[in-house]
Amino acid sequence: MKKQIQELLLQSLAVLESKEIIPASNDLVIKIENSRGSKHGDFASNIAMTLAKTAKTNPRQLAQNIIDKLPESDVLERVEIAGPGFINFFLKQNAHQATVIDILNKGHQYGDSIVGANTPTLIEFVSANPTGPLHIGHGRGAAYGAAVASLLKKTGFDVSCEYYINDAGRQMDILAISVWLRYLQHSGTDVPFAENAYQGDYITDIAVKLHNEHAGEFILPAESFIALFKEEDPELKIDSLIKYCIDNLGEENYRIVFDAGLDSILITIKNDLIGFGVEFDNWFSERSLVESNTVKQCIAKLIKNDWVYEKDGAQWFRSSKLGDEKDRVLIRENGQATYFASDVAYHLNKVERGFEKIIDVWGADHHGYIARVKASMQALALSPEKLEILLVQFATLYRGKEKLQMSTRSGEFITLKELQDEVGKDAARFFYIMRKSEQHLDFDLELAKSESNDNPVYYIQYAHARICSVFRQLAEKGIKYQQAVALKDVSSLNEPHEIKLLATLARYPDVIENAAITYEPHQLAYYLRDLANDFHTYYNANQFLVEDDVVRNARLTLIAATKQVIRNGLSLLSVSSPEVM
RNA sequence: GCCCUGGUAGCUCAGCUGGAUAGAGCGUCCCCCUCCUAAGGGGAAGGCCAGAGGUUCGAAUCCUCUUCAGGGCACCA
Repeated sequence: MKKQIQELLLQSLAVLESKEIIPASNDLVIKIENSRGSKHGDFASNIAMTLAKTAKTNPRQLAQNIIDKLPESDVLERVEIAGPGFINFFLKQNAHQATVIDILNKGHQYGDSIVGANTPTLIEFVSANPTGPLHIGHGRGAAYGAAVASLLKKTGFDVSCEYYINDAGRQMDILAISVWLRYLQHSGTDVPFAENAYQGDYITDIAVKLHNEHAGEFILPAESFIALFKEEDPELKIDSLIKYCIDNLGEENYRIVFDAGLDSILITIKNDLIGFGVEFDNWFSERSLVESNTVKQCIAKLIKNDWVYEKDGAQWFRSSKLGDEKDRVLIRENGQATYFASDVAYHLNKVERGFEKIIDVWGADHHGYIARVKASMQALALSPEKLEILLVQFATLYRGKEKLQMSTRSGEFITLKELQDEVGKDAARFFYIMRKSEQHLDFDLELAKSESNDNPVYYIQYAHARICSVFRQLAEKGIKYQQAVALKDVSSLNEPHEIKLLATLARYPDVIENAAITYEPHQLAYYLRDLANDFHTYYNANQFLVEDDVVRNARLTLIAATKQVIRNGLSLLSVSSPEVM
């Protein structure tokens, strides 16, 4: 509808340009907005006000000129000038009514758009280190990333979802050591546990399983390495344990212990995500980048173009030349590549796979990282503007007034699974995206669980269930309803609440498109709340199952359309649309 | 110190990227089931949009400064 009005305005302006009432311009942006109150019509444009200056005339006069040259249209009832020079458009009733037909014809495709033009798009999210189960903090990234991906798919982007597995760094070695120590303890070896290792019970579970499959194979005499525990610095202690373990267990055996931890945790993560309604097209291993020498090749490329220098035995990337605060280390003094080096290679790989739009969803604590990754892309001539980094603030969990704390190392945290078991997938998914992503989120468990109108998820779902209920009543009463027939006459939809509901339904495609291109799924959440509200209001004000066949049928098409849109919207957020509540 | 975020009703937050009287939910107060699910609806009260300048026809929105809150500034990931 907006596009139609835009087109009309464009034609009018073309006439005015030809008469030199306004100067010719080729980059004219015509903004049409949904009016807030109905007295300002259905749509409004401020075009006269923005053009008034260059046209050297006053806005109201110009608005009148524009209106005079507006072509005939069968959707417009009338057009008015208001305020300082707004042009308000009032739609004909049947233009409103037509949305019902549009929605029911398109069904689950209502709201789809092609703005994405099949752009190959990669969205990487969650990517939590596989050192433990996903917790509450990861949940937000998962819900947000998945919602953005769904929105982009709906708007015509060719989307691929990816999880980057950090299976190559020191954290993973610490995990391996954690498993190994628990394994020894389980085998009856008397060894202490390192305070910096992962404390969670899941480590023991993995160790027990490893023991069942490889009893005795990875035991080393405690007295041969017990001295390592005397080291005061916990970081140095764990590093020496890692080294000892690799040297004495042998690469091959160490790898078995390592993989036991990695594989087990990865399976848990995958299952938790599936349960949460989040699925990935690809699980990308960091180790694969190292083993395929991509990281080395990448650094070689940087060296060749003089982006790297040596200082204090380390290899530095000249990121400060490309907008970063300082230069960054690629290869440490000890010869190990940094996480950043892998990331440079990873982004090179993303571009080489042909993605035009590359989206990374990161925790807000990584924001200092943006400049260096963009710098690396620039150095490799990879057009950094392809990369879009979306930051997600952490969620703070509350149980009523009580704030719940957590930390991964100590093993004291609430897992995503536990959250889901407690509040359910629907509430969890919805609450996570309800707030703008860069905003801190207070997640109240009590509220998410409450089956009351405090809870927006139930409010929206209830609207859906109520509509289903109406159709059940219809069947019980033996009233005939055929959608195709009913759609032939919807001209009775003239009640104020009906017009309001129709207008909200008509907004849906705009909401989807805007939510997608701004990466703001919360817009959809708010919209659905509005829609549910309009429906509930209508429900209370008007009876649907009335005597008059034509009126009843028309109303039923309207609520069927409402049901369809609620369903479409909720499914994008992976929230169910229950038929009964 | 430098760099990000944010400050809007008592509370939690929107505000369509510069528009018309600033909007929801919760909480408070009043009203509505002989009627398709009251997990609902209607109404009232509640605001110096943190503060000060600036940009222009017009600012919660854009720019500068101040202030407060959270986060980030590794040869960790």
